[in-house]
Amino acid sequence: MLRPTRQSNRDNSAALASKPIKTGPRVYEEIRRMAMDYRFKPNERINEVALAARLNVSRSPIREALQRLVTEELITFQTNRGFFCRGFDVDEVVNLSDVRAVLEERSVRLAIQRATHEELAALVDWWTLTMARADSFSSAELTARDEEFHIRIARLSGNPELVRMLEGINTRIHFVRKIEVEKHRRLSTTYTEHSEIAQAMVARDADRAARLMHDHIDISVADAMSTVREGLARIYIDVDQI
Amino acid sequence: MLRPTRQSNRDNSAALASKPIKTGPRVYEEIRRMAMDYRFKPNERINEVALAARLNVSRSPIREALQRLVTEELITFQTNRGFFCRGFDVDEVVNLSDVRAVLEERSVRLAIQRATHEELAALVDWWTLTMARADSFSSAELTARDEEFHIRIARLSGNPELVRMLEGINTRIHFVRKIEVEKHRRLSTTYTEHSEIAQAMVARDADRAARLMHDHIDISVADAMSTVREGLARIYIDVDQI
DNA sequence: TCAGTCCGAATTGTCGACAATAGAAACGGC
DNA sequence: GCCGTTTCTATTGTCGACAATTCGGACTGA
Repeated sequence: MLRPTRQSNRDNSAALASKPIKTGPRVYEEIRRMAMDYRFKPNERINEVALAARLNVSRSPIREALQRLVTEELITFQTNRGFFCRGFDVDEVVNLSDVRAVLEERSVRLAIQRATHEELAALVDWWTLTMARADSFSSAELTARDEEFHIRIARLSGNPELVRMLEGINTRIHFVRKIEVEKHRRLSTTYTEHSEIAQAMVARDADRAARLMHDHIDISVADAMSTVREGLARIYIDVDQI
Repeated sequence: MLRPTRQSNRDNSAALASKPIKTGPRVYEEIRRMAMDYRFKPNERINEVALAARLNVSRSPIREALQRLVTEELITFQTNRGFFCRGFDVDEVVNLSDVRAVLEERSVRLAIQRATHEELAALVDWWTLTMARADSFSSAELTARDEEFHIRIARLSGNPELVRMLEGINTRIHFVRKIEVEKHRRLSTTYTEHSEIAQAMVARDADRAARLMHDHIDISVADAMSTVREGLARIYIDVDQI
């Protein structure tokens, strides 16, 4: 019997996924998303053939994507044993927050040095607008806005490496951050901190802005523990994944 | 004609490379090293089949390794066009140094907070010993010691993420750092700065240690430019690669 | 001379096949 | 009944093949 041509295969997957993106990048993005959201259980072994079947591709693009995610610390790898989901523990969250605080402080200071008044004013306006619409956003959307706020500042720093590293951290703490956002929401805590930071930046008050930023990011170990605890519950309770 | 069995292939490569490591990791390490040392010319397109032939493996492990190096920023990738060597420019060096300075300051401060007296004393001793033997080291070895000094401090910080990020930066600036080491050597500049830093750490003088560290890392744009210039010359003159 | 177009060669993207390895299950001795 | 083997099965590591795409150069018509 003739093996099916490749083209027909392609059409199949396209019909199912309904995404016109080249499979390579698509697969990477998809797995990345799964890892970010802990769709794999912590430390769970990832079966390549199963994943390949799920995404309608062969193992090659899967493995390439996974390897890439390994250096992003979203996935773990052991020779001859395969790929595993990263763990999920408090220490990591705390350590990343510490690094993040330092990097974001630097971002703020550089941005104050280098950004124009218009750019900083635009930041304030954008966040004000975002806050006004906050209620209409889903938690996911709000989390994205939160991340964007920080990344915008990093961009204004003029140092792409700063942006890159913070983005790396963001993808790793995305899950806990989303939980934090929802916590805030439940408590009706408003995001005034972001506004204060942005305003201090417009006023070119570097020390104040840096301090605000630091306090904003710095989380107590207790808070981190409680958030991680909720995260674990969520990971192991939500079984609504096919 | 029968295609050669896989086993024979393996034996072949093993005989040539004389390394008993599993090919996957080996290939990764090898390419990584090449990228670190700019054995690929900046922005040069990397031919997968050629590289595969060179390392006596098929394209699969090559591509996996390359993908991994992409997220390490040692390699660039464009869909359907393949992999490229990263560029080599001053801005990147300057930006990385800026980030590095911040992270290393944090490392120093945390290490002073958390390391024991014995650990810090050991750091001083180790560097003193290293300095005593400095003349017997090759530039490569000396560069490795330099990197190790900083990584040791990061380890003492107790924050593995700090270590990881600094290691990432180190691999990217390895090439320029080696040139700097050689410059220092030509000028007979001794590495007293490291000793001073370590001593300040033993004395638990956080501010002084942090300031010393910052000044040690912070390079002027002019210096960076001159180093990059020399690096470029070296990349394009040394043709001693098969 | 130059821009555009077309063709052929080179290169990448993905696949299925199979060997090597790890993991699990059956087995047997104690 | 339990622990150490042995066998069998599931999974990973690597390969060669081939389609899809890009690249470079020849050709053409101004």
